[in-house]
Amino acid sequence: MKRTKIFKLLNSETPIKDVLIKGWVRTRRDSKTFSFLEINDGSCLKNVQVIADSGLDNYDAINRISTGSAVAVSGELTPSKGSGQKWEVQATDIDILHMSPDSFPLQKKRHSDEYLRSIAHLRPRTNKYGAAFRIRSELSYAIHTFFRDRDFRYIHTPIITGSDCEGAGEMFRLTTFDFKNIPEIDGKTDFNQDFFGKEANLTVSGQLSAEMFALSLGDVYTFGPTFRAENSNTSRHAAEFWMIEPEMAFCDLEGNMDLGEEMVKYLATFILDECKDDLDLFARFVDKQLMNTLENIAESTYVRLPYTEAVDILTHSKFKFEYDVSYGKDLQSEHERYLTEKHFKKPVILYNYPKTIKPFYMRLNDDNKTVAAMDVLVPRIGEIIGGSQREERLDILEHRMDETGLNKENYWWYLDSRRYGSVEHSGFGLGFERLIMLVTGISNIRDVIPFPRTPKNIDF
RNA sequence: UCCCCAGUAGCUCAGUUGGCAGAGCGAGUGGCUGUUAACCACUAAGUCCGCGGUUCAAGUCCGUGCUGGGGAGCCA
Repeated sequence: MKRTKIFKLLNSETPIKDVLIKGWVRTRRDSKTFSFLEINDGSCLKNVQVIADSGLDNYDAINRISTGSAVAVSGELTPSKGSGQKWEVQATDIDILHMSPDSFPLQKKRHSDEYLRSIAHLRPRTNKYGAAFRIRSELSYAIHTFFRDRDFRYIHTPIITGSDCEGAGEMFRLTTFDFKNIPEIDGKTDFNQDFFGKEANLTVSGQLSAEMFALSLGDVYTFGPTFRAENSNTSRHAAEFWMIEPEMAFCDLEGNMDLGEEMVKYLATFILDECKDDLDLFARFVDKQLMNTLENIAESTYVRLPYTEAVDILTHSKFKFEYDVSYGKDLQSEHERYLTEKHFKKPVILYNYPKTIKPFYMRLNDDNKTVAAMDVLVPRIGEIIGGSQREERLDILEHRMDETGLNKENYWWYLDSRRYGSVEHSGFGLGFERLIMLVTGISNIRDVIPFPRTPKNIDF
C-alpha cells in the first residue's frame, strides 16, 4: 500500500477506510487503554493524531515510543472525537521503523534559534524550520513561474569564474595546487600550472554572463548560488547565498524598476495565497506585524525617489541620525530604514545614484555625475534589490573601467557585446534569503538557508 | 575588521556584598485522564566555556583566549 502524505489526509473531504502514513513522532500522550501519537511527515505544518489502542499486539513497544522516532501507521481516517482536530487515524497496525533514544536533541518545547543552529541537521524537524524551508521551496517555484509567465529564459551561468573581478566583492579562490608545493615564477604564484591555467574563483554574480544572454535571447534570468568572501558578521550576510538576476534587452531604468516592483509584489501575494498555514505560524510566533507588512508590500505603490531627493528628505528630517547624510556618500542602513519605516511607511525605490559609489557597468546619466542605478528598499530588511540600466556605449564603458582601475583585457568578451549590436538593457539582483526573511519575519539569514556558511562556520 | 553583550543541568535561565550549585521545562519512575507542547507526585542529572591571576575563599573580581548573539562597514 502506498503511503498518503499527511497534508493530503488532513484535507480529505470524507473518511477513508484504509490509509498508510509514515512520519516522525512529535509527542505521545497515554491514556489508560490507548495512546495518542502526533505524527508529522514534513508535508505540512500540522500533525495527524493517531489513536493506538492497547489491543495492538506491539502496544508495549508503542508505549515506549519517544519523540523523534519514525513510524508507519496503517488504519482508518475517521472524524476525531476530540475537539482539537477534524480528522484522526484509528490505527490497526503501527510499525516502529526506528526508535529515537532520549538523547534526541529536539524536545517538546521551544528552543532558541541559536541552539537550533548548532543542530542544523535536525532543525527542519521543528515546526518553525519546517515551515521556513517549505516556504523557501514555494518561493523558488513562484520565481520560476513569475519569469516563465513573462517569457523570460532561465540561464545557468557558471559557478566557477575566470574573471578576476565581477565588481561585487571579495572572492573565494579555487585551485588544485598542493598548498605545500605551490609553483612559482619570478617570486609569484605561477597560475599557468593551475587547473585552468589562470586564476579561478567562485562567482560573486552571474550578471555579466546574463547580460550576454539577454543580448541574445531577450529577457533572461539566473537563479543560483553566489559566493562572497567578505568577512561580514551580520544577520543579513552569508558567504554562500542564492541570488535571482533578471536581465532584459531593450529595457531602460524605468522598465527595470517596474519589473522589480512587480516581482516583489507577485512573490508577497503568492505566499499570502499559497502558504497560509506556514505563514500563520510566523505571524503568531515570529513577527506579529508580518501580515500587515506583507499586505503593504503586496498592495502599495512603491515610492520612486531620486537619490538627491532622498538626501534632501534626510537632511531636512528632524530625526537624529548617528551618521550624517551628504550628497556623494552612500546611505547608511539607518537612513534606508528611516525612509521605508518612518517617512514613507512603504517600499521605496531609490534611483540615479552618484557614479562614485556605484560599479563601472551602470549607465552614466546625461548629468555626467549620476548613474542609472536603482535599489528597492523594504521596511525592516533594507535593500532587497540592487540593479541598474547597463552602460551600452563602448567608449563610455571603457572610460569608466579605466576610472575604476579595471583591466579591460580580462573583459574582452564583455566589451564585445558593446561592439556588435549593442542595445540598451537593464537588470537587477534579488537576494533570495533576504526575500525569505522578508516574507517570514525571520531576522537572521542563518535561519532561512538550510546549512548556512558564514565566517568561521562550515559545520554540516 | 570594529563596537557592545553573553557563556551555569539535555534546553531556557536565576544566582544578592566574593561565603554549601538553584528553578522551570525535558528525561526516568509511579499515578490519573478522549488527550491537545496534557495533568499530579517522586527521582536522577553540573569540567559554572578554556587558561592564568587576585583572595583564607571565585560561578561572582582582574587579564587573556575561544564560542555565540546584537550593531556598524561591505552588500544581496
